[in-house]
Amino acid sequence: MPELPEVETLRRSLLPKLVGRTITGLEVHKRDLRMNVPTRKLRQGTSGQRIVDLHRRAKYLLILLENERYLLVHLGMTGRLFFRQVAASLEDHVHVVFRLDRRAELRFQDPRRFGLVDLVPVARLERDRRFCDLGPEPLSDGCSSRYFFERSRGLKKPIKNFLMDAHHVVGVGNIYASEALFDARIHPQRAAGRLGIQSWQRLTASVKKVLGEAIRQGGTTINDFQDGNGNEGYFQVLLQVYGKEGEACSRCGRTLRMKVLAGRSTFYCPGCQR
DNA sequence: CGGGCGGCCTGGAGGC
DNA sequence: TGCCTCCAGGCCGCCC
Repeated sequence: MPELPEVETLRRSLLPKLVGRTITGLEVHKRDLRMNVPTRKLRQGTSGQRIVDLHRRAKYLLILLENERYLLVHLGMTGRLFFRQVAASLEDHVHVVFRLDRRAELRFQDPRRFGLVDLVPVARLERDRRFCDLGPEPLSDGCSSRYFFERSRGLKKPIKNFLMDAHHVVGVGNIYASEALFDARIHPQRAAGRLGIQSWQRLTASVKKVLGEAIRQGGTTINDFQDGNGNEGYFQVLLQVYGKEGEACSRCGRTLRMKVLAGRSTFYCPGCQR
């Protein structure tokens, strides 16, 4: 469900609640998520551990424990991670519960079970197969128009698919790919390898702008997304093309279109995206 | 190898 | 109201 802005919003919302707390226990109610929950490893590696910090890499939330391990959480499509001050009754589809000190809990809920929970030593993260081939963070300096330009030479795949490929750049999913391409006035089906440096300068700026603004708005809530306190985002109000097939383009007035690319709904303006 | 597609799951929406 | 089909923001593995 969530792309980079949603995971970053989650991280920021949980940071003040979790840092300094100690994990006192673990409940696993259903273990067959995208990857089986490694109950034993989790229990041994987290019990009695204080939470030191919360990081994010791509769409993974990384909860740093004092034993130099990361508690890894991926929300898949419908995952939620939320803080409960008092042990209230269990919601549907809560598969993993971390009990915390001072009668609090961290609950992982995921109806579709595309998410995952795992534990990885910090020193081994860069070698983990889920992380070793990842591209740069889109909001980092390493993610530049020059990098994209060089990286994309010779590639025929549509630029939208390129943006959504984590080998090239992480965190950009279906919603923000469409939005960034609209902002940069680039047609989603243009071959990535045929974008000139000027187009890449616009697109790079648009990716950073759209993701940055989405983070400021607390993410996009279409159906599911909530932060760690149960609050919804506001960026859905600012969407320009996503889910707006048949509506008028805010820039040129033409009717927005939808097309399936690589199996994913893609929204664009046939008037101002070339 | 690059690129496309199906499959993993469940719930909600829309059509009849 | 109920039943059916389709669709969904991610990711991986398989296929050509």
